[in-house]
Order: sequence, then structure tokens, then C-alpha cells
Amino acid sequence: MSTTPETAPKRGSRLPRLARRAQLLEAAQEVFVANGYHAAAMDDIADRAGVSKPVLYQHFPGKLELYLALLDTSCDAIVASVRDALKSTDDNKQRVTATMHAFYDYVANAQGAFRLVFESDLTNEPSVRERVDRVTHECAEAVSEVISADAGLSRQQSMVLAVSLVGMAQVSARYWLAADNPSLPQEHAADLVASLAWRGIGGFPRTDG
Amino acid sequence: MSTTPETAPKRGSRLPRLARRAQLLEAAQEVFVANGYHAAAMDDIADRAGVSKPVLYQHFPGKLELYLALLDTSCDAIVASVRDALKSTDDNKQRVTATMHAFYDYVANAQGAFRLVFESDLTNEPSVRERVDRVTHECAEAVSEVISADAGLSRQQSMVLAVSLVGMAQVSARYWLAADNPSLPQEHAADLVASLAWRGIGGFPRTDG
DNA sequence: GGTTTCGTGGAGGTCAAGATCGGCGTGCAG
DNA sequence: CTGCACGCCGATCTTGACCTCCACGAAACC
Repeated sequence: MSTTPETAPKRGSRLPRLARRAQLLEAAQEVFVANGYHAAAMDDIADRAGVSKPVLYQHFPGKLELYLALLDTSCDAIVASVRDALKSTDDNKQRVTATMHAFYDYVANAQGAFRLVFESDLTNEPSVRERVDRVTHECAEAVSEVISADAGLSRQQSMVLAVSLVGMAQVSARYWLAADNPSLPQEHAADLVASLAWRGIGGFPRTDG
Repeated sequence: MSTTPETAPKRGSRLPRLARRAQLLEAAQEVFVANGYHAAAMDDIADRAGVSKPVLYQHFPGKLELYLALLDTSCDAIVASVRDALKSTDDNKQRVTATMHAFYDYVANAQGAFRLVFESDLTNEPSVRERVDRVTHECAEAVSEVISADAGLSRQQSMVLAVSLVGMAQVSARYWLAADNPSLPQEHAADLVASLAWRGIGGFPRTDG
């Protein structure tokens, strides 16, 4: 029997630096996701990781930096996911569907990372605000390029539309997750919202109001 | 000479209880909107109102109750605004436009009350979470009734669509406000998003995917 | 097998912010 | 004119959370 404590690191075990850091990040993510930034105490994170506070501070200079590290990962994940979805096909309708599914996947999986991005309670901190806004902005910009390529709208106009689509995906996905009635499976909900989005954005060059 | 300091209450002036309370609420709203809940100090609110902290605590039992009072007002305002917009006409397309304009008006005016609802940094507090979720839920429910009346969808399905529309309005309006380029006037932006929404939701009974 | 070294742990300092007590000035009744 | 009541202010207390100091134990090396 291998005695590798891969998922059950007991208290007192010495870990290599990178493994320890990864473990701390995972524990911190759990606590931040569950409690938010303010209600999350460094003691809780240390306890959750099975270490004491000083080791936490040997890996991260402070609470904010720890939070920002997790936030950066989460932000990069959703942005990359959206970019991949847009690159996955050349058919715009399928692009919409793929992007919507990317959002729903991110909200449903990713161990609640979306809470750090879309439900952060530290948006007054400029560094956090900047990152969170960046997510919406970069996602919308990626969508906007596709829109303005085919719809012939101004940059501002296509950005407003793109932000609308991103907001639709983000808010509906969070609502779907919060509504704990699994009568609507994830794929069906995403498809439904995708069809709404595609009806709205598809063939937009017509400006018949 | 009337010494009524109607809009410039200097420090030391004695006000009737209700007027003082209203003034405190206004000052608190400004500080909470500017700084968020956590960064807002009771000292700041008292200073902004031109009184000392004990007076504040003679009107409100604590910081949370003060915040909740403002939050309730803001929540009721947007929900009522959406309901009025939906009731304002029988043409569904104009309903969409009116509702979208209601959101944009709320975000642009209402002295930043939308920040308390859509950008609260106290969503971990259950009482706050409940109120904020209620706003999206009630707005979406009002929209959902119109949808399910005409589109023949299940309750869950029309709710997901309604939440999507609400999310679209909410996120795009906030983005439009944050983007300080007035190249897109409020009415144009709202009309653009309304047209997107109407194309998406109008004539939804077709399920051509 | 001894020593050195490094990581770990519990206990404590500091500080900000929410929440509260003794003086004071003002307006009114007699 | 004089005493009284009332509401406001400066100064203070406490709590809670972030962030470090001193002793211990285990691993590594000769």
C-alpha cells in the first residue's frame, strides 16, 4: 500500500514548497468561496490547510495577495474558456452556443471560482475591481470582434451588445445554479439561453429597430 | 431674517427627529455608494451628515440596520420601476423597450442606488443576499409572466429567459455607465439593447433551435 | 549516532472600527 | 430673572482580525 497522503495531508507533514503552496491555494479558495473575502479569516484558511498561520505568511505576503492570486487564476480561466469557445468553430450560431456552455460549465464546475469573479465582496479594492472589470471587458471584446466583423456596427455599439450577451450568460448561469431545482439540466438551460442570444444577435445588420 | 438652514445644516443645528433621520439616510447612502459597506465607516457617515456618532446610533441600532434601510428602498425602487414599465403598455415590444429604459434610468439616476443592489459587498450577510436575490427574482418573475403568457413555455424555461433579459439589462447598463464615453447616449444604448432583447424574445414560440 | 538546520506551532502585539458615557449649550416655564 | 430638561458632542472601551516572536521536533549529513 502506498503511503502517499496525496489528498489527506495530515497535520505535521512536511511538504515541498510548491505542493504546500498549491495546498494553501486550494484551502484558501474553499474558504473564500464559502465565506467571501471579509468573513474569511486567515486562521480558517490555515486550519483548513492543516498548518499554522506563519506558514501561510511565508508563502503569501498578506491576505490580499493570496486573494489576488486566486482571483487571477479564476479570471484567466473564464476568459480563456470564452476565447476557446469562440475559436472552436466558424459558425456564429454555434459560437454563441459554445460560449454559453462555457459560462455554464465555469459556473457549475471550477469549484465555485465564479464567486470570486462575479460575487466578490472586495470590489472597492482597486486591484480587485480592475481584474473583475477586465473579465467582462475582455470577454465582451472577444465577442465584439465577431459581432462587428459581421454586423457592421460601430465599436461602441458592438461592445454594448457584447456586454449584454456576456451579462445574459453570467446572470442566467448564476441564477440557474442557485435555483436548486434540477428540472432544467445544465445543457438545456444553456441551450435555451443560447437560442435567445442567437435570435437576438444573429443577422443583426438589419436595423429595422 | 429667517435662520432656516434648509439645505446647509451647519454643525450644531437642532433638527426635528424625522428631518434628522432623512438627512442621516442621505449621508449614509452617499458614503455607502462611494465606498461600499465595509470601507464605509460610521464616522464617515456621521461626519458627512454633520453630526457625531451617538446621534447616528440614536436613530439606527447599528450599521447593518442602517444599510438594510437603504437597501430596502433601493430594491423597492427598481422592482416598482420594472413593474410600472411592464404595465405601461400592452405591446410586448414596447414593454421590452420601456423595461430596458427603466433599468438605464435607475442606473443613471437614483444617485447610485444601484450600487447597493447590484454591487453590494455584503452578499454574505443572509439578510442582504435575500434582498438582492429577491430583486432579480421579482423582476424576472414579472417579465416571466408576460413571456409565458405569450410564448407557451414552462415556468422554469420562461424564468431562465426572463433572468437572462434582466441580466442583460443590468450588466449592460452598468457597463454603459462605467464607460465614461458619452458617445453613446443613454437612450441609444438602451434602445440598442432593447432591440437585441426583443429580437431574442419576440415570437419565441417557434422552437427552431 | 550526533549535530546542524529548517520548518512548524502556540501565544501575543497592534490597530482599526463599531458601539457607548460624562459635560454643555439652548430654549422654555414660572 | 432663574431653574430645568433635553439633545448633542468629545473622548473612551472593546472586540476581532491581521500579522509576527520564541521553543520544539524531524530530517539530513558526516
